[in-house]
Amino acid sequence: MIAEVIVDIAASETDRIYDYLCDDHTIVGSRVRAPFGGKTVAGFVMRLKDRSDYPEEKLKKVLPCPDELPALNSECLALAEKLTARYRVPKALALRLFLPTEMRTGKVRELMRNYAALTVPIEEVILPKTAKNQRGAAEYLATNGKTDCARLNELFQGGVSGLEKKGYVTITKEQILRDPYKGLETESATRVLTSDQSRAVQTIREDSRTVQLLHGVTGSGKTEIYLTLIAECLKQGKSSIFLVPEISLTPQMLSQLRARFGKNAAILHSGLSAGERFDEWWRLRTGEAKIAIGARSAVFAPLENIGVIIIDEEHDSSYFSETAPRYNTFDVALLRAKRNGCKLVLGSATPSVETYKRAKEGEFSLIRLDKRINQKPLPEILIADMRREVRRGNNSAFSGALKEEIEKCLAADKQAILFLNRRGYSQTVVCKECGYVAKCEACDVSLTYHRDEDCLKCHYCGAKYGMLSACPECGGKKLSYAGTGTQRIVSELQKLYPTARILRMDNDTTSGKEGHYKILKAFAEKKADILVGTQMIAKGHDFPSVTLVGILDADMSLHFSDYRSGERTFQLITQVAGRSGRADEKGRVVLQTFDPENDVLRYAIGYDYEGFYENEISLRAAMAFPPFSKIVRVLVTGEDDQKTIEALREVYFALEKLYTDNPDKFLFFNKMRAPIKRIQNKHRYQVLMRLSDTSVLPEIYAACAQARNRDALVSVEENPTNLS
DNA sequence: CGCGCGCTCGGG
DNA sequence: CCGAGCGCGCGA
Repeated sequence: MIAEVIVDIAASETDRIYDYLCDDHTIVGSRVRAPFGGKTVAGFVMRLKDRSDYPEEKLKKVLPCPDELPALNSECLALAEKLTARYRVPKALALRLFLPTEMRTGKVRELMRNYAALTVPIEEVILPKTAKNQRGAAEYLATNGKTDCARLNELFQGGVSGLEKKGYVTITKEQILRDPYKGLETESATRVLTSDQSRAVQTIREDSRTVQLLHGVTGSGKTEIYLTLIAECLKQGKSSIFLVPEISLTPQMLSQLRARFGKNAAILHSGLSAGERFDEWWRLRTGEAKIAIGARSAVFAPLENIGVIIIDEEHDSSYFSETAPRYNTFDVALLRAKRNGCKLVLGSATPSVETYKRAKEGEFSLIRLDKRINQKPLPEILIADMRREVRRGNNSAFSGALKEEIEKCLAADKQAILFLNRRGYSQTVVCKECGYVAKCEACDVSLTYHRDEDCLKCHYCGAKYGMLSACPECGGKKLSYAGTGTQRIVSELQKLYPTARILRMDNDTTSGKEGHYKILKAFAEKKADILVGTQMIAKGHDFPSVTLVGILDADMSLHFSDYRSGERTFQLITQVAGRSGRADEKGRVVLQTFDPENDVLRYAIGYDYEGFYENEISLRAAMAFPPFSKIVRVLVTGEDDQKTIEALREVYFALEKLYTDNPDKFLFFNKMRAPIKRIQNKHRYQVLMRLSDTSVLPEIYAACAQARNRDALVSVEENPTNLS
């Protein structure tokens, strides 16, 4: 038998079929070890055949991997095929998406765990009185028998190793089948849904369209709808995929899901160890678990017979992959949904403009949930006009209204969250007196200040403007182009309220996710009165005693030089506001801005998504921004400037031909240096395009794949989030 | 004359 | 991607 093999090397040079001799019982989709070049590499069997075009005597033989099941099923292979065609990445790279990294590196197979057992009867264990942990561990072993060392160490720190040294216990390595859900009963009781919820479930069941958008206000009970759909699939023996932004896989959510679905659910999140991750994947592959829950990458879960795919918080930017292949989770999910003939359910309180447009136009089904489950009103949002504060001589970061609310909040022994909207490094110019923001004349997006050249640039067309010395609107000289850091906020706050306990959370203070959880946990346990932070406090945790949310610079993200800044600001405000008044107390939100008349802010304070959308979509249409066009950036980076420019020339030459051949499909086309010229010693150049017709996309990808070489990386970004 | 590094090529 | 093979540049 001959196997067509893709070797697991992520390079375009090796991205082709190699024929190998193989056993007769080799299965398509399975992994093999293939002699390649001087050594043995991993490979995937793509197809089987009887004879090869390659000279028979030169064929080598593949060795099977000890996998009990082929790693990839036929759907995975087909999907990988589509991804390679769409994004022009080596097949190996696409295939890797379907496997846990632990499986590829081959280090983790079955987990070996250390077990301790007593070697002598408990009466013969003689220990000094002080060795409490050793005594405890020994007694535990006497009553419970052989026990996992990790568990013993948890209970009696260091006890086991002490006993081992004295020879009272032996430690054996044993392979175990992990069962993290032991003792958890699946809740079989069906929940009572509100009429709105059951109506939504009904529609999702019956509507013929594949994509179903659930547009529900915060607290309208979307999660219960998801869980009902999943439970229903489970009953029919079908599997499900439930995707959430990484950040919302909080410990509370995990335990809720485990309580509901027990071992039927495999939860893939970043907190898992390599072994656990592999096990969860394996449980899905074998069909032991039928529900895959996780962030973006869980869309590649090795499931068959999928009954529903759910993408919660559909608008979240984490659904776009940042590394090649830069897939969009929605696109992959849609492919899988169509192949499995199942529904793809999107949920959000603030859907992305693009998704909502497609829903309104009838391409997707649109299901509205306007009522909150607990009938509670959404928190009231007050606007604090910071221009007035500045004119009054208040140069602090806090408006009078916010200070008042903080005092009330502290007096009532409640908690407050202060949210700082600072994002990225690039900064724009704002007049502190009238709220004027420097914008590009051609693109209507904010300009970005470039310190190195002391000028303002538009990231969408490359236009360059001289730095302003005074506000062109009011002549004011108080121009600011640096957001206030959390650090300064905290010290100002501490001065105002010396007795208040303040926690700070941002990328500078917290290392890793663990750090975040620790801070959030401390805050949830009321170990602080005020939490100050950036983006990351917007999502996740529930803080029942928070009654005040302050958004210190609501318009900072509004003025971020991005066509999506309005959309993001609306989403952010809605989300942050939702942090206030989760329990019985009514919540309040103070929104500070230099631009109180701004449309986005006005719609946000009224929780008027529909109004926001209508306004936004007409702006997008007028400026021909997505979804009325597609922005494509081809980024060329490399350490050697000369070689990078060579690659840029090559790709530019091909793209320019495409442009001159199809002028009607391009709204904009230009090459320029990337706004940030060098990152980590790599020179950066770009070709920026705006397409009115995406039919040229495959050719753009092809040109880039062609120009990429050892010295320069050429990547394509579609509607990139940041153009730095 | 010899080897060292840098580039090119091939891998089944 | 990675190693093999080969060409040209400098040192004893």
